[in-house]
Amino acid sequence: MPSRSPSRRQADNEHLRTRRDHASELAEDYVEAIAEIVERTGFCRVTDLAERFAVSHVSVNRAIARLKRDGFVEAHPYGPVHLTASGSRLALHSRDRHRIVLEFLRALGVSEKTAALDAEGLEHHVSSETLRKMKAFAVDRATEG
Amino acid sequence: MPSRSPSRRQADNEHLRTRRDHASELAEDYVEAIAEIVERTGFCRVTDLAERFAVSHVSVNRAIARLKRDGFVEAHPYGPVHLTASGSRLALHSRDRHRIVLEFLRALGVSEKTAALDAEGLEHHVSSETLRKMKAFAVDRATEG
DNA sequence: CAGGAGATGTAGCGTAAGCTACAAGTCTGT
DNA sequence: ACAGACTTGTAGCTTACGCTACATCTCCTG
Repeated sequence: MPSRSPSRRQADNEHLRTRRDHASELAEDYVEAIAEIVERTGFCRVTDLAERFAVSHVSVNRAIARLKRDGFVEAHPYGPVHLTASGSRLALHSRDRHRIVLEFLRALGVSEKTAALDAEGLEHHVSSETLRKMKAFAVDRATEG
Repeated sequence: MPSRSPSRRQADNEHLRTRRDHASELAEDYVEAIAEIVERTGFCRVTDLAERFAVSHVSVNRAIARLKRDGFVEAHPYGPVHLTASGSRLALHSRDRHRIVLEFLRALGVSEKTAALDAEGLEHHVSSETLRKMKAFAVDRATEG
């Protein structure tokens, strides 16, 4: 086994954050979707979410169980899914983020289709500082150009 | 159970892509790290990666097993980790992406620290179209302001 | 050249997220 | 009011990615 001089360090927390982000990503996607579906159709069923995310209803069930455990939703067997106060807050927050990132990408000149796709992936990994910059940029472009 | 008029659709592929992205994220992070460590110190050991990502050496082992299975690295018991041609290509590609995103965030006016943190999370979710726009923007800012 | 320190490997566990197949509930139309 | 369609729930499997504890290997040093 090779060995080496002074074992350099680089204990970066970036990856720690990335891991944490992943844990909450799904929760955010779900509450956002639930809010949107309820708004559009009056209530949200398991099947609606399964369709939305293109996964089986089983995966949705388990996700909902976690969301319930974490206090974001309320749901009873064979009943529709409701957001709790905490879940609603998270949904609003997520939707805001999503919109800002989307607007930003458009302002950057990215095509509508790609902007929609990328926003989905990016929204969970943007810090509030960067989000502010993105918002400023989007507004700037909107008022100027 | 509530029912509803015409069951609306929205089978979006965004989440499908996000899922796919996640699958390759770790691979990209690893090959990028391996390339960097080899470049800096001559070879890359399991411990180096464990330190880098702040995970146990066991997690690194398993990740390496997957990378090996997928043809990105070569490694023999108790020996250092090498990138294959395919792994090197992926590493270069990832590093490019990373750099562009980082430069872009700096150009956007994000603080150095946040830019480094966010680049880590964002790099895996940026399409090539958006990446081109980011690159153009960064270059623009660099030459103008 | 023998030990011990440090690196690596293995066993076994946990959670998250996906699946299929099957069971059970609910709703709607006749 | 009941049959069939649709929805929801449950059992049990898979893979990825974390972990601790313990075993083994390597390398350096006395």
